[in-house]
Amino acid sequence: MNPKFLSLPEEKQQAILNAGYHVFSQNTYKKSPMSEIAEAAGISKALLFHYFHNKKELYLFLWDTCARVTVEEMEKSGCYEQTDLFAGMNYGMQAKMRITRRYPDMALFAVKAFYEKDPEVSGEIQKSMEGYLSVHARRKLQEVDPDDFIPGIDLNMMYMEMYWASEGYLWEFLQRGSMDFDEMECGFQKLLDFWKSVYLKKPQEEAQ
Amino acid sequence: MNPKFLSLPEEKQQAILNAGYHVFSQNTYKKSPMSEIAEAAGISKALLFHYFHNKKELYLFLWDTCARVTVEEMEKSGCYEQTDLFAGMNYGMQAKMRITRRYPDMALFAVKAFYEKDPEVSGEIQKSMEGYLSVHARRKLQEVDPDDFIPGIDLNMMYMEMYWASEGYLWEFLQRGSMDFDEMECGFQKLLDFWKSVYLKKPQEEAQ
DNA sequence: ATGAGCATTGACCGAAACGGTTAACAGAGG
DNA sequence: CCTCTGTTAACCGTTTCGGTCAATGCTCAT
Repeated sequence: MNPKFLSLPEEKQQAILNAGYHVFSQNTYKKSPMSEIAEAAGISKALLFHYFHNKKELYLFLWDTCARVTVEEMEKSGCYEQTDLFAGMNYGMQAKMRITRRYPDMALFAVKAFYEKDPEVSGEIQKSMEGYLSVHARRKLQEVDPDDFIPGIDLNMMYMEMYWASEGYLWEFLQRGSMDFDEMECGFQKLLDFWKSVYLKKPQEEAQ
Repeated sequence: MNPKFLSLPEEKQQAILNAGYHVFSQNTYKKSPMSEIAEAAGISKALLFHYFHNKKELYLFLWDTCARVTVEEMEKSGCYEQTDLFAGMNYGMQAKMRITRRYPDMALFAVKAFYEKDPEVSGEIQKSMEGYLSVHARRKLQEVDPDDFIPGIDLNMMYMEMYWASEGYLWEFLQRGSMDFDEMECGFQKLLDFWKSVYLKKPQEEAQ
C-alpha cells in the first residue's frame, strides 16, 4: 500500500474503504472489479491503483482494517469489563453499531471474506483469522450469577438464543441496505428490556 | 422456457435448478455466468441455453419456482392450522428445512433476488413479490391466549424475538455451506423447548 | 444395416469487462 | 518559466460473457 493513502484526509480514506467494502461484500473476490470500487469512491481507477498496487493488496488491506477496527472498538466499548451480562451485550452492540455507522458494509464484507474460496486470498484470510476467534463468550457466561435468573433456566441456551436473535436482528437491517441507526439502536434496546423482563428473576420473587 | 425441461427426470431438473440457485445466490444477476451454472449442473452451456432461451428467463423461472415451492410446502405443512403457537412454528420450520434439503441455496437466492437491483429483472421481481407478503404472522398472534403465557409479557416482542432468533439460527447454518439437517432440526427443537420453558406459564403457577 | 429424429456438445463469434500501465494534463509554489 | 504532485483519459493484451451453430452421438422403428 502506498503510504500516501494514509496521509489523505480522513473522509476520503473512508470513502475509498467503504467503496471497497461495498463492492467486495456484494460479489466474490474475483468478480469485484477495481473500476467499480473506484467509481463508488468517486475517484479514477488509475488513482486507486496508485494507492494500492493491485487488487489483492487492497482486499487484504480492507480485511486487516476490518479486524483492527473491530478489536479496537470492542476493547474501547468496555463491554468485556461489564459484570452485568445485559449491560455487556448492550455495550457490545453499541460498539458494533458505531462501526457500522462508519463502515456500513464492513460486517457483510467480513462474513463474505471469511467464506471466500478464491485461492489468491483465501489462505491469508484463514491464517489471519486464527488469532481472532472469540473466547470471550464462554468466559463471560461463567462469570454470571445463576441466582439472578429465573429458576431452572438453561443459561447456555439463553445465551445462544440471545446471540441468534441479535444476529437475525442485525441481519434484517444489513440486508435492506439503507440503515436508520437510531431505529436500530432503539429496537435493540427494547429487545434487551424484553430479555431482562423474562429471563431475570423478578424483585417480588426474590423477596419471597 | 422449453417444455422439454419439464419432462426431464426429476433429479436432473433439480440439479439444474440447484446450480442456478447456487450461482445466483453467490453473485449479482449480471455477474452470474450461465457457463458457471451449466458446469455446476453437470451439463454443457449449449444445453442450458436449449432449455432456457436466455439468462433472464432462467432467472425468473428460478424465482417463480422458489415462490411456488415455498407456498406449497408451507400450506402442506399445516403450520397455519395449528392453534398452538409453538407447534405452528415447529411445523413451519420443518417445512423450511424440507425445502432447504431439496434446494439448499434457495433461501439465500430468495433474499438476494428480493434486493436485486439490475433493471433487467428487478422490476418483475418486485411486481411478483407484492402478492406474497405474509400476513399470517399478525393474524396468528391474535389467536393465541395471553393467559397461557407468563404474566405481563409483551407478546409482540416475544414473537419478533423468536422470529429473529430463528433467522439468526438458520443463517448460521446457511453461511457455512455444508449443512447437517439432523443437527439443525435437533437444535431448533431445543430452541423451541427453551422458549416454552421461559415464555409459557408454569403448571404450578397456574395451579396457584 | 439404415436413416430419421432427438439429446448433447465443442468450437466459435462479436462485444464487453477485466487488471494493470502510461503518457499527459492541471494546478500550486517558487 | 519550470518543477513537483495529484489526477486522469486513453490504452493494452487477455479473459469472460451471452448466445449461436454445425456436428456428434444415441435411440429406435423400419
